[in-house]
Amino acid sequence: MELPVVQPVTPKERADAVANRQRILDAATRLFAENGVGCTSMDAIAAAAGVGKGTVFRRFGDRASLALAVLDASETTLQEAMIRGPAPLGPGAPPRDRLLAFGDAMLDRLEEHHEILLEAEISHGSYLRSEPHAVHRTHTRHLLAQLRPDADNEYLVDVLLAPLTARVFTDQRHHRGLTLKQLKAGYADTVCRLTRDC
Amino acid sequence: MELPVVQPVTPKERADAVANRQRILDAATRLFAENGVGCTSMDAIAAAAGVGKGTVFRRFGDRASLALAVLDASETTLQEAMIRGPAPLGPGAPPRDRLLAFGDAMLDRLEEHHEILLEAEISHGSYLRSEPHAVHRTHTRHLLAQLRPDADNEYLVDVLLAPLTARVFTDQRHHRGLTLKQLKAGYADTVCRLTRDC
DNA sequence: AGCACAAACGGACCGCGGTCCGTTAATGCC
DNA sequence: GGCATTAACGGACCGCGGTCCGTTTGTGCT
Repeated sequence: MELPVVQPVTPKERADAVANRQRILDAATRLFAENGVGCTSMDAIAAAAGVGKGTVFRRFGDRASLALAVLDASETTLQEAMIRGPAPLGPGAPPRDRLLAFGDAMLDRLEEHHEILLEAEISHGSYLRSEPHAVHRTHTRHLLAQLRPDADNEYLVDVLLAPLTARVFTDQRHHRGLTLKQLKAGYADTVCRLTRDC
Repeated sequence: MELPVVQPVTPKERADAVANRQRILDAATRLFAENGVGCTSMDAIAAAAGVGKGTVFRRFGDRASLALAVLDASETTLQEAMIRGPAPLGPGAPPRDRLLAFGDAMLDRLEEHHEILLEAEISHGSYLRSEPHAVHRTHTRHLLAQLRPDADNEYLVDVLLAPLTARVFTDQRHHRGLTLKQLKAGYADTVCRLTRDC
């Protein structure tokens, strides 16, 4: 009688593959910062990382995913703070305060990484279905559910997340010259208006 | 002494240029409908129109602008209705009703032309600075100014326009399966919540 | 160590959006 | 109609994102 076969959950990535992923990420981070995201081609990243172009695409799929991967550490930090960090961003504060803190954190993140985040949104397929965005969506829906437990908050989530996209942010902040402070105040006002009856 | 030179305001477009523009628009409209926007290359449009590729780009600049040009008649109709048409979309109705009617009209338009509108948003540079979007922005700001004459409504305009973009619409309607009715109800609810104190 | 296998590699290749520039032909003037 | 001017044309060309496939190399087994 055979023992049940335990599926190797992680087929274990080869050592050179791991090393190459890191070299690509480092190269991308550096070139994005040095020359601007828009002026950095995938070939340039591959060359700077010392790998073939095929390797870049095998590791990251496409340009948008590479951009997201570059920001992965930052994204993880944010999610960690949202889920387990100190109030008001983390648990413990009233839901509305947490929504406001979330908006603040997102806008700070956009202020710092708008170029790369915009690239991730623009480059390919709907950014709205990326894993990070899904987490933000779940988080926002969760907080709204506490404020309005009996309502259908699905559309409201969209309304609250749309102004936190890089597209909208870049237009407001860099084409129309609004300040970060104004955006935070505007977002806070919006949250309060939309949840006034709770 | 010389007479002041009067600049010929419209350098008058050559007849063949006018004809080619129309043939390109017709070809694009047909191919978009027949094969889908995403499967229609600029070369294909040029070939179908019987002109060189250079002509397509000289007339329309880039792919996004061509997409907008294809919808120009529809956009003009909408703007006409907003500015001079019957209430509640046109003048005469209370501002909130006009906002709701505007959302309805925009969502109907998205329902009909989402593919082409998405192309226009995605293809190049910020759609948020296109001429049609600027008109929608002015219109919304104008209506909000009637509801809240003493407030700074700039951010509110962004919040109200973001859910009416093709990006958001496509995600809601086609990836997440919401109905047009739900979107209209959600938008109406949002407008009412955001302008409740007026 | 030697081997067999699959994972990973890398660069030639493709199609597309967009540009450039030598050629063509519509227009306005005589 | 003939001519000069110049807008308009069109397709070769470019760079980029993304794919494909023949080759290399790390890995686990013996």
